[in-house]
Amino acid sequence: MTQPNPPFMTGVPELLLLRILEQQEMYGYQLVRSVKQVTAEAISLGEGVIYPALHGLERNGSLKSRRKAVGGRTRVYYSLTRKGKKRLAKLQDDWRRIQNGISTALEVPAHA
Amino acid sequence: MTQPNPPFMTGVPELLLLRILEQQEMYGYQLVRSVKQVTAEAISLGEGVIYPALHGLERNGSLKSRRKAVGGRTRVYYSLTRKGKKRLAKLQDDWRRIQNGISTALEVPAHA
DNA sequence: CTATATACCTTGTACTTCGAGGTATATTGT
DNA sequence: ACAATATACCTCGAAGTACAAGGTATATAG
Repeated sequence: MTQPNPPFMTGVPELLLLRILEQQEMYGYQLVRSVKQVTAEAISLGEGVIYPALHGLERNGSLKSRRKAVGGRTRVYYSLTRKGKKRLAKLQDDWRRIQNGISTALEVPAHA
Repeated sequence: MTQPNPPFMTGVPELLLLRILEQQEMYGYQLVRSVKQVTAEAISLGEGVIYPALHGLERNGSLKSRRKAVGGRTRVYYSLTRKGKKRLAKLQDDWRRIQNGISTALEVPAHA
C-alpha cells in the first residue's frame, strides 16, 4: 500500500480525465492507459481511482456517457458536457496559479 | 467556507513551509505572511493550516522549535532538521514529477 | 480606553486518493 | 480442450488533508 493522500495529487485525476475526454470520447479501462501515456509515464491512476472519478463527474454533470457493445463486451464511453468544459477551464486556472506560486517559491535559493 | 479539499493543495503547505524554513528560522505568525510573499500572492495559507502543519512536522522530526521571548510575547521559532531536509528533497522530486506530467498532458492541443 | 495587530492554538467538516478485492467475458497459449 | 491472461466493469474501507471558525492573551495605536 502506498501512503494515503499522496502529495500534490488532489484534483489531478479530475483534471486529467477532463482534459483527455475534451479531445475524444473514451471508456474507463482505456483511460487508465491514456493517463499514463499523456503524462509520459509520470502519473499513473488505477481503476480504483478512475471509475469513481468518472461516476462523480457524471453525477455532477461534467460528463455524459453512452454504452456501446463491442464484440460481446460492453463499454461505457464518456465525453464532456458544456459544464465539463467550464469545470476544466477552472481547474486549469487553479493549476496554473498554484504551479506559478510554487515555481516562484522554489526558484531563488537566495542564500547561495 | 471554501470547498473542502481544494484542488492541487495537498502537500503544498508542507512543501512551502519546509522550503521557507530551509532558508531561515521563522515563527508561525510570520510564516503566514511569508508564504504569501514567496508565492507572489498566488497562495495564501491561514493560521488554521500553518499551525497544525508545523506541529505535525515537528512531531515527525522534520522540524525543531525553540521558544523565544520578544517584548513580553513568546514566539516559537522553527527550523529544519536533517530529516526535514530529506523530506523537502523528496517533496520537491514528487512535485517536479507531477508538474512535468501535467504540463505534458496540458500542452499539445492536437485537435486544433 | 477602546480597537487593532500580534501570537498562539484546537475542533469539526467535508472531502480525496488509493489498494485490494470482486464479477464476468474474450482471447491467447499449450 | 483447458488454463492463463487481458479486457472491462465495479465497490469498499483506510488513512489522511486543508480549511474556516472560533478561542485565549498581550502589546500597540488611535
